[in-house]
Amino acid sequence: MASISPALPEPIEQSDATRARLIEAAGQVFGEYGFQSATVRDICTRAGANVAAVNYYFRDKAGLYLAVLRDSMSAGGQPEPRDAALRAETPEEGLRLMTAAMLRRMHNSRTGRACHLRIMVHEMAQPTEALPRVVEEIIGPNYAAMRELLSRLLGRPADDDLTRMCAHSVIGQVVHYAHAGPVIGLLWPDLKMTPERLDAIASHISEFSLHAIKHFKEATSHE
Amino acid sequence: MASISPALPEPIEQSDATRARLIEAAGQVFGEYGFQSATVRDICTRAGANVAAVNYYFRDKAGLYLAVLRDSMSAGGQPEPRDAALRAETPEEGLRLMTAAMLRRMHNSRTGRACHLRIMVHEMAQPTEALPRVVEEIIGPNYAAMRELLSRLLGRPADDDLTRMCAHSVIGQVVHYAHAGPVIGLLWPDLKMTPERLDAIASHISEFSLHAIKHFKEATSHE
DNA sequence: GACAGTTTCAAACAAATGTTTTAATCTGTT
DNA sequence: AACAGATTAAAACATTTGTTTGAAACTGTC
Repeated sequence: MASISPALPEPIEQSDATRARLIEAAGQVFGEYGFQSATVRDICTRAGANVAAVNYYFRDKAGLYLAVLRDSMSAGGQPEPRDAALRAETPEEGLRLMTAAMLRRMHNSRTGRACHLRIMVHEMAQPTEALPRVVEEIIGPNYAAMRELLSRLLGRPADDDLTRMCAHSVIGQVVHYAHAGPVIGLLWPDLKMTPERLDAIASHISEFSLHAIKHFKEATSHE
Repeated sequence: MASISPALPEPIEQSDATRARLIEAAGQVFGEYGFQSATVRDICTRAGANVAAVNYYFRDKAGLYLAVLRDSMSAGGQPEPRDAALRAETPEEGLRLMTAAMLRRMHNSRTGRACHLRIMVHEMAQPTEALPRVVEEIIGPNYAAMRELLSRLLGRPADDDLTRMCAHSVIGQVVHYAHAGPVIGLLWPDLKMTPERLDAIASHISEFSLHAIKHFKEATSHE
């Protein structure tokens, strides 16, 4: 079985058409099937390339997977959710903006990022050797930014256990809609992830969380 | 590629030793690798059985998968989280008990249920044809019970959008610790899921949620 | 046009995978 | 002990899968 090499390849600046098509197609297939069950032949069929092209451009299947992740991590255009926090004048506003950005990011299929979310869902179910790097480069900084916001809201250090648990409470609400997508579809058939509904959910999560956090802040003040 | 037949097999009352060992081993392997990537040979090696035994007892790999799910769903011993709600004298208490039961269930490895949680994580990433049945028999009733509790707390119908979003906010916090286990381990290295820590997290989720819900209830009263 | 390097391709390769087949062995009943 | 049905096992089978190989085709430079 294919395994992941330990190092992410250096980004290559050239723009080969076949290479790009392979990365695009692989993003979709890895998003649908996860690394293990995705097949090189399916990817190449979608990319309109020969199966040997994967080895030519990426050395092996694992190299292609890492290239997809690398591409995903370095993609411009859409800012990171943590950037939203920087634009806010208050931590409450920061939390609202960040929550909305996270949720939108997870459901935004127009920029093709939805398939990368599905790759992450598969990565949770079946971690590859690339996970620590993804955590370090994407998940970790957003998590830290969330904890920083909560630290200011709670009046506690960012690595305090309560701050961390609150961070996971907020993040858990957001990622739940993405991770449990197939189940939620069955539990709540009327739910359509329109932009309006996304905004409503983001708003709900923010309010839910801010009021809970307000309570913890007040409880701390009374200690 | 193997695919899932549409119907769950009827539970068989006989207790064949080989059959039982296969179900046990398959639960582990499907939990580690998901349906697609789990191999019949790995399962049979762990069960101390010949590869043809899968076809003999379960017709095919998919039949074994369904038998594992069926076994999981009919397993006695541990009550459903929704049963906890029935023991409560107030809906607040019900929410606390149910939240704790859900969290414990997802992390309780002594009864072997942790592997079934991992099967569910894989099922989220890569739904099989068995998912609707699992939702109908396990996830759905617990979801309905949660919504019933929240309905009473919020003073709104159980299928109201706000009630549903609150239900997902609570459930999202709980399942997040299980689904994102590998990532959380990297983000929060000091976190050890001891029974004490589980109780602390359950308590946190309950309080976080109850205070948020209290706000929504009060906001409704002022309308 | 010649040449070198790059890209693409089809076939071959080796291994893995779920399933089928056949026969030996086991078990329970008479 | 004979018999029938159940269980187990190894080999075979057919297909799938990622990778390798060697050559054809392409591209850019002189």
